[in-house]
Amino acid sequence: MARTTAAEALDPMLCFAVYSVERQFGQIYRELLAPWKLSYTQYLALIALWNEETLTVGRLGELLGLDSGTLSPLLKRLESRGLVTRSRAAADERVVEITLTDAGRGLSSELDDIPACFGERTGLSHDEYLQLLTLAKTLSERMRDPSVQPKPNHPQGKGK
Amino acid sequence: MARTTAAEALDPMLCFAVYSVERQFGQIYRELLAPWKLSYTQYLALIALWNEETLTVGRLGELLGLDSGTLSPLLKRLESRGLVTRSRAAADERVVEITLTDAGRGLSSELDDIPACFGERTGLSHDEYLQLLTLAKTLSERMRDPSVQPKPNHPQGKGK
DNA sequence: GCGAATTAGGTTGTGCACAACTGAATTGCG
DNA sequence: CGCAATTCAGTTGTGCACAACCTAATTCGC
Repeated sequence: MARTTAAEALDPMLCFAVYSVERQFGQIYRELLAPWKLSYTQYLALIALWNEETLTVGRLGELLGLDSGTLSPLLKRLESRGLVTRSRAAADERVVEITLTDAGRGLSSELDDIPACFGERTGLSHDEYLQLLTLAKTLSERMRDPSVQPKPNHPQGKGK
Repeated sequence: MARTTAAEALDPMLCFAVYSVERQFGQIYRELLAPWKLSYTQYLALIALWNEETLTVGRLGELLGLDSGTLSPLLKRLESRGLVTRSRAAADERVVEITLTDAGRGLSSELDDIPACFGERTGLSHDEYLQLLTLAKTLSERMRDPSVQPKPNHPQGKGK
């Protein structure tokens, strides 16, 4: 292989490109959401709740693809700020139901032009937007599908 | 706006799609790199070093888009595992030079089919790969460009 | 009904990402 | 030269992501 620079080595890597874009998206959301002191993940949880009003921790985890280790502390923070309430379901005490408070519901209208601000910041054309969204969703679903097998991934120490 | 479910609300969001894909990419790398106990970010740092041999902390941060708050502890962990050395530059004592050890260099050949394994796991066609890479890079560069202005982003509390 | 297996959520520990700050070294301006 | 501004890396503190583990509640087989 011809000698390359570090920049050239990273350049063709799809995962690095996606990783970089994701962090930049995160940065934009951080700035847009700063006035409300919300993280991007907290914002996602609120979006889910604005559309369902009440969700269990498990259901929210399914929607966002996050586990209880991430959601439990996040939801406690939202609760401590009075945006949601958490309570064990009467029918099944293992289940915790997350419900919006009036304050949490109220944020919906305050934040409803965040997506437009975000779109402006990315400068994507409608075509680019659709293309990227389609690819990302296709990929996301394909990877979630267990038909592509994990494969044994132990070290092989093969030479070049 | 018509009533939607939480799933419908999240579905059209580009940022959520990208965020989900990035986390799934991370998951794949976590599994692929587990035998070597390397994180994805550590792997990226090593890729950069395999192509440059020696880099300063600042230069590495530029390449990966990371700051010293992320890199300092990461590089210390790599150092403690004997994969790199860190030393103040004689010419400018503020600068820390990161250099591969033989062990760090040796990982290059061991890990050189990680990209192929990754490609297999994503199941992307060559066209999809190129399309996504192109879009991600375009977007990444466009967002890095300060010509798209930050805009004042204080709360506006506008109604729906 | 009772005990094993399962399920839901929480806890702990590690590492990344980033803001804000610190301190030392260097540069530049007078 | 001498000191202010800048630069580089490191530190601290917060929050997310995830693995591994824990406990309580429920379900299922018998």
